[in-house]
Amino acid sequence: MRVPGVVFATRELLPQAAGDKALEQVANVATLPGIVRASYAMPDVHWGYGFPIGGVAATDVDGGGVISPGGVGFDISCGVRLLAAGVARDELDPERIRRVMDLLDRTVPRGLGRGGLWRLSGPEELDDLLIGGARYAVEHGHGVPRDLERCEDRGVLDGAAPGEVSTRAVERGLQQVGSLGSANHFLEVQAVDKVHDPETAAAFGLRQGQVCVMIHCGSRGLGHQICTDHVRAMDRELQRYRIDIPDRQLACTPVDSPRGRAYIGAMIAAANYGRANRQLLSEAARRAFATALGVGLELVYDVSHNLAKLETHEIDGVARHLCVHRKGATRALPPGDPSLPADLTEAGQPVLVPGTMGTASYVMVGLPGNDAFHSACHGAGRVWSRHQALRMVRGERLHSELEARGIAVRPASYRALAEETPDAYKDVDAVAAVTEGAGLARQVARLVPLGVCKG
DNA sequence: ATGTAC
Repeated sequence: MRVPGVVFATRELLPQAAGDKALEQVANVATLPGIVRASYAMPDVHWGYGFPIGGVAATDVDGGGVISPGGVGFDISCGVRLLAAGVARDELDPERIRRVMDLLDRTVPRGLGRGGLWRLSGPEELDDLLIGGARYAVEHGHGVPRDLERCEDRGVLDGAAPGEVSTRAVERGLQQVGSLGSANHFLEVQAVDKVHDPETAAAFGLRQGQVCVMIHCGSRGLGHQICTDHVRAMDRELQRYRIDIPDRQLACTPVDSPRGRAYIGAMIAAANYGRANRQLLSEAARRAFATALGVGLELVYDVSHNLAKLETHEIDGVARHLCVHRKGATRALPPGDPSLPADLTEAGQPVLVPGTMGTASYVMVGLPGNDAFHSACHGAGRVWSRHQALRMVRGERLHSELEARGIAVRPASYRALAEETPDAYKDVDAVAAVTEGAGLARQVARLVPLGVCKG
């Protein structure tokens, strides 16, 4: 290990299933060339591909630091978007919630494969979207300019290289703009159940009882294919760069190399695709809310939790150019950060933490003094594998249990629903509390689900 | 996460 491994957790939140490799992965990441400060794990850490999910690692770009696709994840730019509805929970009876959920059920594309909301004209237009991200979507009528003000990076990262995206990735991506996908992805109707910090909540446009929409999805088959392509290419070139790693899933290459630049260009293209995807899904939610309830949805924030970003941080008193990998970890900018939108500068960055369909989700806010390169948790974190969840739970039964608790569930499939049983996850309330206790971010509001449109 | 395998 070149640096320590630092895990923010209580004993209860530590991965402890027999054979779980998450902590070993924290140590493996600490061996990467150019890593600085520490290999970090957030309280929701669990076993992933190469890097743990919930892992944060920064490498020194000018000191031979590497970039690793496994430190970003297969679902490049997977992230969360929160919208605030112009209606309160006590204004909606169960019948009106059913009505909007039925409409979402019919209009939100989801599940493995399947088409998306936006049929692009062809590869040329996809290239434009990979370069323009959510901004491209808004320019083509999918949303309003204010949406972009509330997106990380204003909805688009510079530096996309569509030429580094394989034709196979393009083929997969063409049909899926505006689709949730499956597994833990969802579109939920939620209500603010508790406000921990009224002043910050107000700055975010949230108040007690407020109905919200939370969208969790990523870059679908396009991001997955880019990850697959570039892991393979880096794996073949490890010896050329004399990189010695304890796990081939950590395949990596210097950031400042042709292969590193190629991956970053493709990764940014996928990031922009993921942002456009969430923008399209927001518009579907807006149509459903307008039709069923006659109310609008204002964007609170949109943030990725699977991404590597080139950022400047001070290391031992010197400003360094770093490649910060956040895999299942949310950037959490503190108040005053210049890259925040003007109306959030005083409050800090909203940190969106989706829980499970039967429990809570959190809105947190970034804090000063976060040594993990301004990063925080991204969710509850799995404790059961999907396979184990399927052995323990039947989707039909879970569906009726959630409905009996007043949560309207619209699943893509019962199998996928069972895999996502709340029992398969850590206690999100504990994850949020420990994230705050560790000084990574502060709790602002707790949200509970009213309806779940499940991928 | 994922047309759940080149």
